[in-house]
Amino acid sequence: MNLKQLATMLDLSQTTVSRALNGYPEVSEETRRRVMDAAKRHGYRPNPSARRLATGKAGMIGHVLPTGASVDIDPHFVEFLSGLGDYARSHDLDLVLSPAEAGDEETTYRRVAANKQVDAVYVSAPRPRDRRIMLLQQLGLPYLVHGRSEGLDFPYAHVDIDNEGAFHEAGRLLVQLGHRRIALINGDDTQTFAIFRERGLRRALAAGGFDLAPAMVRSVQMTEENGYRATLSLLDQAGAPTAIVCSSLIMALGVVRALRERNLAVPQDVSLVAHDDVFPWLRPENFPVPLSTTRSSIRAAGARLAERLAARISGVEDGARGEVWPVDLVVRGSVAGAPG
Amino acid sequence: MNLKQLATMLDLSQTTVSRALNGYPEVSEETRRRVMDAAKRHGYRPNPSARRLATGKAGMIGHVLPTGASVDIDPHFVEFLSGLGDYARSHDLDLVLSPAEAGDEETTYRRVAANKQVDAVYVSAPRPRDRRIMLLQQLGLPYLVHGRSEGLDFPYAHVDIDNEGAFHEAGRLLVQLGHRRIALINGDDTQTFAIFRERGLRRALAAGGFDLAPAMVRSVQMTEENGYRATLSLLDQAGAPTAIVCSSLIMALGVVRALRERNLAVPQDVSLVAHDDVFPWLRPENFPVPLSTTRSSIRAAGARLAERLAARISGVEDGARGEVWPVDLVVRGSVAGAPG
DNA sequence: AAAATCAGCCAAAGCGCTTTGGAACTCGCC
DNA sequence: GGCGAGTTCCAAAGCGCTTTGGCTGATTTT
Repeated sequence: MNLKQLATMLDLSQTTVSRALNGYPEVSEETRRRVMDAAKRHGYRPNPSARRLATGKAGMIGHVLPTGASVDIDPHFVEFLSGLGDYARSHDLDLVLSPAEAGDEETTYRRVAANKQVDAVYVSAPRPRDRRIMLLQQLGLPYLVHGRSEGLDFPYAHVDIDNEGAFHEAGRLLVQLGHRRIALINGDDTQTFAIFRERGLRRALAAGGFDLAPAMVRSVQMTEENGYRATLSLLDQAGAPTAIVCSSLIMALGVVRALRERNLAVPQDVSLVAHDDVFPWLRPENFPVPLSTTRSSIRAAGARLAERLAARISGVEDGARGEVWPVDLVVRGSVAGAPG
Repeated sequence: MNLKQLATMLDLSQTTVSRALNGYPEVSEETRRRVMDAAKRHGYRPNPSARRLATGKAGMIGHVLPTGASVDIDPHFVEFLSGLGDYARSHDLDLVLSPAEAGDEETTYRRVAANKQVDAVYVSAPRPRDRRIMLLQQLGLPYLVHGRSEGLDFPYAHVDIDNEGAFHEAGRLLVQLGHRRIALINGDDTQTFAIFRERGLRRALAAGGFDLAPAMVRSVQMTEENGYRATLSLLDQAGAPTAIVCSSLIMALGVVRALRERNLAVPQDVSLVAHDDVFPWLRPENFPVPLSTTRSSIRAAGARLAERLAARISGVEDGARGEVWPVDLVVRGSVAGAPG
């Protein structure tokens, strides 16, 4: 069933039917009702390809996905996607994942933009002066950033959590508890989220008159194994930490394993705080010692991005508004006063 | 730059240019070369919307994603996607994720099919007599199943691993080691993968003259917490298991936690085998006691699905060929002879 | 009563591609 | 020299929608 058939069946022109369906004013209410009715009754669905060709609008949001034999997609992606998908569903938006060679996302962004495959894209895991953002700005393809960049000379729309504030809070708590040798096991520090977290922790230490020495910082890909290794290497140096702040629950698994192996008790010997993105399948309260966390649902962020993307597409939102969410510090059994 | 412009610039008709570009025979080699050349030089890219409208082909593969506030996307999805994306990239295929309300995927499949949004879809996590497969068969939309269904009265294309064989092997090993009270902590047993695994384990026990009692089986969503709980409930009953087979590494985390809490040593008190889908961020050799596993890379499966989907789209593959991959049993420190 | 306005509808021109149904021209052959 | 078979190309008709630029008849204005 296409427009033409519907039109002849109603004894109207395609124009009128199209306008009635799309809410244009130059059609009488009665006609509109008649058209709407018939459309519903016959299950008419405009052909998206045709509509896209005519309007240039795709009704889809895009994401360029870095891939490669040795590239791992972040497990956080799934949770983010749960939120995004949940919102997108209720608004009939599809998500197009365009795989790109890691390191050369540019080509793919250009293709996506040139083909008008999608109405907007979102960018994740941004870095300072992120080239993708600069490119999108230049291409004029609407976008929304999950996270923040830095050092850009134009404003850009984004949704982020207050990573710096979160780790500042975590640090402050530990300092208050008398810790001075606090270590940070961070994610990839070419990404802004990791930079912000380090900044927050450093600021908290500085406020107490202490220093976050480079020897106390590790920046690694967020796997269990890397959490384990980083912890061992921290413990094996002079002035081992009495507290560890860790950027992910997955790494925290490795941290706990390492501490255990060294017969160090949490929190008596070492306090531990981790960032929790809220996975359904791994919860901080279920760690051997319930884990204190800075918590922010990445799923909620996904939903919010979808919401704002939908708003941008329909023209309700424009401009470059940024929003930064506060992060809860949830204190559980894994922190205590500094030993000794 | 569109076809028309390219054509006038070459002083040829759109027809000829189109044919030259698409490899039709009725154009001279010289002309073809000339056209190809100019196209490349001017970076001509056919507009996909137009092409789709004309041909009905989309150049994309689809996936209907069940979503909802209380629906969690399986973390395995990320790994699967890594493989799929990696292959898709090299063949310029995009992936369209169409979110659907969990429980009513049908509407979405129908929409996707009617709109010809994608050339083929893949179906994951199938159940016996899976309605999605029946629907796709009926709609005539090309599809490929990751996993297997059962009780369908038509053949269907699929890629699966030998879940039954894997768990049979695991069970056989444990039986050989003298275990008789073997428990299974399985995933959602409405899905065929879980059914097959249970079947395999049961067969192994039966071969030794034993039985897999219902009290020894748990079927839960695969989270750390559920692994923990299932283990406790298994231990708390008369005739506690001396060996546990577990359907995922994530659940195995919980199993290990529960055993530890009860002061049961692996493998002295309880042997443990888990299925490993090969995550980069959680590896069985890094468990406190290295974990024996049935191993199969879900990422490789993703790549293979993409490959076959591409083949179907381009018409190289048709029919309903199924393929089932063998699964390695990797023995590590977590298994030993039955105690006592 | 004539002119201006306006609501309500329509025909037709795109959007950029593929594909059908020839047309023109060259060859080889009887 | 004329005819059939190839070869190489083209004009034009879709694909299904949106949108521009009217047209018509009724209502209001002067």
